[in-house]
Amino acid sequence: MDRRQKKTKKAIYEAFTKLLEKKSFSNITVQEIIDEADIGRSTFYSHFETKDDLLNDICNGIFEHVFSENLSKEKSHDFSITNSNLDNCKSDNKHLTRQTLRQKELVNKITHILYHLQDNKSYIKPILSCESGEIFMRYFKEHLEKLFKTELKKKSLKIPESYLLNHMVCDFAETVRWWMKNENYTPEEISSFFTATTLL
Amino acid sequence: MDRRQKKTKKAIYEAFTKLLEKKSFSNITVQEIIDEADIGRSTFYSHFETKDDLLNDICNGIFEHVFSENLSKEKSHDFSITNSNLDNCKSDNKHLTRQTLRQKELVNKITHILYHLQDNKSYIKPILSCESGEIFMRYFKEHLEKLFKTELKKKSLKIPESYLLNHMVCDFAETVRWWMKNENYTPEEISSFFTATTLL
DNA sequence: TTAGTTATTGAACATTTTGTTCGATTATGA
DNA sequence: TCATAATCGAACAAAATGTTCAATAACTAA
Repeated sequence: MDRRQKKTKKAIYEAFTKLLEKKSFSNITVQEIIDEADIGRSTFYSHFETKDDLLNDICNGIFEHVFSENLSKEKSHDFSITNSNLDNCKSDNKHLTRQTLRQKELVNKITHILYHLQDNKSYIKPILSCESGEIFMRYFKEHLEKLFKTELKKKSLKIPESYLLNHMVCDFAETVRWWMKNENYTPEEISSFFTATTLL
Repeated sequence: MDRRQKKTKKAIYEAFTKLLEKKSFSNITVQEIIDEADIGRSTFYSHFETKDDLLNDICNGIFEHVFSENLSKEKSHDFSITNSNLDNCKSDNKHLTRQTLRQKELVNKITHILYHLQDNKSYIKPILSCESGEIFMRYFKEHLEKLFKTELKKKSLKIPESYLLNHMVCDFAETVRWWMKNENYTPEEISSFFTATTLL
């Protein structure tokens, strides 16, 4: 990608999130983004059709990163440690062991996602603070549905599967939203809050 | 209130929710609402300052109704039946009994709220379908916080109270959102889904 | 370095939306 | 019936949107 394009996009992203810290999404005008980013009017429109388009682009970018599959090679956390804990599991019941393994795997995935979200906090926090949060959450939940729907088999039959899936997805999404507002917790802590109230 | 004012407000509300069924909140213009409601331009602006103001007014109206305290005298449901079930509780432990009573009371409150939400479904459903849902959910959660924060004392100390409150509030709010999308369930059923996954 | 390609710029423009004003008209309710 | 209050709608200024285009600047590959 052309260096100029990258510069421009970055300027727009940063102008946009900076404005989101001051005012809500619907009250921000394209002109304000242009002024804050210090770019030409037609330049903005050559990159994005509308303000909504810009928001969608940012969300896509974030989730492409957050849900990326190359887990291990990350600077921010090392899963080899967490994974090695798996070896310490003792259980006489093969079935239970398999469940525990699956659980652990899921918790690992969740923690991994939390690390990635932490990396993007400066973008995510302002987006979540107003109506734009709705769009962000929609994207987020779409990804989470894929993640959780496999985990759903063993649950109670008295409750519709669709309800349970929505329950897990929204719980995790809202956990993250809470986290972004309330600082001071590590991904592992957040992960433990979530599993304690929802998963097990 | 003047009959003309009531008529105008109703026309605006209905025009607005009708438009919300076709397009998202941010894409609806004041002019469209005016045209759909078939009123004069200045009439709209004599009632509401902005489109956002209108949405807030609708939300306020809904929640004033939904969280109203005169529980029993409702046509749509009768709590005397549900309450009488309370008498059948048998328990040797006084403490447990008190907890169960409180639980039952809360479940009753929740079911009551669900009935009221059902009454307003025609307004709520379109609002929840797009960005305007964010504003609706914000109002909803504010009310729910008051309701749930008293219920929080007995919970685990390893998890922040703020997290647990947010957890309960969001769970219920998202349960309602799911309900509005997925039809065909009674308030009692929804209430049981919620208590099964979150409350107990 | 050069030559060809591509991105940025900003002014100019048409269009749409917003929000206000005000005098004329109509409905209300006491 | 009559004073009061709400509605109407045209006309207006201001702001935002989205497009066009020719000049300029930055990039890439040879």
